[in-house]
Amino acid sequence: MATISDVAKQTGLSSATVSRVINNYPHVSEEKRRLVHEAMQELGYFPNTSARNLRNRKTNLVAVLIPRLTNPFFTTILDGIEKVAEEKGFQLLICQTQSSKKKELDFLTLLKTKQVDGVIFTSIENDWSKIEPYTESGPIILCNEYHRDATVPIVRLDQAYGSYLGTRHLIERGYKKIAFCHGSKSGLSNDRRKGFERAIAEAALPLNQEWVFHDTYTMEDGKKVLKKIINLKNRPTAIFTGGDEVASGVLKEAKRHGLKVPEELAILGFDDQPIASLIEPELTTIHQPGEEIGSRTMSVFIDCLNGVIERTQQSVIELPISLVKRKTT
Amino acid sequence: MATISDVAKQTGLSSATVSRVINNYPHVSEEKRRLVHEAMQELGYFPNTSARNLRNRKTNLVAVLIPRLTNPFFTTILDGIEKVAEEKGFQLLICQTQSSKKKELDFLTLLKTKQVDGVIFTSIENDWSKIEPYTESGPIILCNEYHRDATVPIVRLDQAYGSYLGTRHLIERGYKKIAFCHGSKSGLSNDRRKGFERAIAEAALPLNQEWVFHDTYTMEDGKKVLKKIINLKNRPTAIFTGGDEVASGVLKEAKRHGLKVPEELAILGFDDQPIASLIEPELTTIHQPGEEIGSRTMSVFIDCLNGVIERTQQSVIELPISLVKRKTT
DNA sequence: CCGTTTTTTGTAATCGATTACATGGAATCG
DNA sequence: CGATTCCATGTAATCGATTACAAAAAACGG
Repeated sequence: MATISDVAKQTGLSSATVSRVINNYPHVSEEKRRLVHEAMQELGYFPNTSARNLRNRKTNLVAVLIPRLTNPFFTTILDGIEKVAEEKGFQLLICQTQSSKKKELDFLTLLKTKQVDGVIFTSIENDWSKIEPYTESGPIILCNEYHRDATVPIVRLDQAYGSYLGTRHLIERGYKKIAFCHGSKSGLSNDRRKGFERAIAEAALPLNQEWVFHDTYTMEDGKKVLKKIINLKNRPTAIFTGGDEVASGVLKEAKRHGLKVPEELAILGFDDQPIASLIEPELTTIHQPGEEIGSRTMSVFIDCLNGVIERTQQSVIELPISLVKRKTT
Repeated sequence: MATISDVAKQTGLSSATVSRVINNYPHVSEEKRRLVHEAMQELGYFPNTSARNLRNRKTNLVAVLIPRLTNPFFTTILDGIEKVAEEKGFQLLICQTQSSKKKELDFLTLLKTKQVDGVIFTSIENDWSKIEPYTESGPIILCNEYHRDATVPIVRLDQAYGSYLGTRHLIERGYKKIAFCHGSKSGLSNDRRKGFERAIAEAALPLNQEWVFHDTYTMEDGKKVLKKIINLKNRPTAIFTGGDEVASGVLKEAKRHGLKVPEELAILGFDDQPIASLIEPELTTIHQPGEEIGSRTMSVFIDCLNGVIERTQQSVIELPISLVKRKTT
């Protein structure tokens, strides 16, 4: 492989001048500029990225932590991040955490070793106290996540408001016995529960603990939930699932049991994934602007790098969330 | 940031010895080893990746070219690639090509600039002659793609056999008027057409050009196809779509028009994506082992790096493809 | 035309690691 | 005990760029 000094030799110039040409610096005569370009062409020269990175102390690489690549909601976010990244000359490093605390921390050493300029979390597993020490090594942004004590920029949706909106909708439709599914008891899922509870409380409706289901994430979990519901003496008439996948599991199993949706059971999703409009009846759900939250996050990231935004103190950007009325409510 | 010479200074040793400790070389006394580890801890030292990459002439980075991150089939492949990569200590760089020839070529300069050790194509847009010059700079692997003249390892599925299998199935079920959708007229899509035509020819069935649809990729395209079918005097009784998304579009629109599936129109997908078992009736489709093809590809990639496999001549690994019978045929 | 400023180019240090080669000391062997 | 081998460590070159500083050449001003 040709190096910069090969080009220098070929042209009879110094590598400094060649470097100036490569980086489009002023104060290089047109003649030499042309000469250098010719030589580069001829030798098939490309600047070595590692050498540049070393010297420039940056890599134009961003680590994106994502729980699972096969989760459509996260790939939508990723897509949003990627579009801005590519536009601004950044590359993305995929870091699939599989929701493991250990992997999440492991990926953070990418920051310490200067392999990446910064990190974007699209979900977060560890306590903030574990993450915080890494903030000194480069920008960290939370995307679609919220931690009360986080000392970094946050781009998020008002989850609580989203579920409040959804629950209100159910109430307005006349449903009074409303079940609720949620994932973990922290973060997003917790916010959703709060919004749900607020709407329920405002309407002075009963909140039966039999109607609350934990650790629901997948379609399979949704099916299980419905099976439990079937066996209750006092069945709910509507269910707010934590996500579209769970919702579709509930729906599928409901149909299998001959339960009419929404007449006998209304179902409300969360996310507005493509499947929401594919299944039948089409799913009423809370729309999360996945791509937009991704692209905003990447913009914030770049602002941090450029010092436009303070990177070690909390700031929150909140994007609107909305209800998409379809056929299951 | 602490560097290796800070650690050397702190311990009173040379940076050579520190490097030996970092890289677990023999011939370092236990005492110094401990000393170095302590100093590293104390100084919060992490080796600088760019410096290492420069010196070692490798990055442990692989560029993965993928048309769209939001296409579930490709993210499944990506997931397979990622799992092996992480196991073997490689990181993945996301390169979303948006099916653009230009972007595809742009990403290849990552190889020239030594930013990545190699490239995996999960789809390919340019002619092989455009790609070939890059093979000298590092391993390139084709994943789920095939180019007759490609001079690199290929991991693929026998698409022609898959569609042959599917078409045979339709024929065995008694369908005689079979429509066919395909994307572009090159590559994968072309192979699928060949298998389809072979099965049709073997059964001596008619191949009506009115029943062949081009450039179908999305759900929307599927809907359009069905609208066209509706308006035909001589309607097909079955349709082999190029993919599950197209199939689900066809299905959805068929139901909207009151067409009974599969009684009045049988539908066969391709891919076996999660949606295939979500929609109703559940979709009969050709199963492509996405994750496996990804993981095999990454293994082949590593074999190339280690010189176990010749990287500049064609070799083909073919994975099995199978029919999943569900309810639409 | 001479002094000053600006443009063009080069020299050499630097980024932070790895490693070939050299060296001194300890262990081994006949 | 002297020759040989092995172990532990250091010195300095190297990977391939960028850039501070210096110097030569050109342009400018009066």
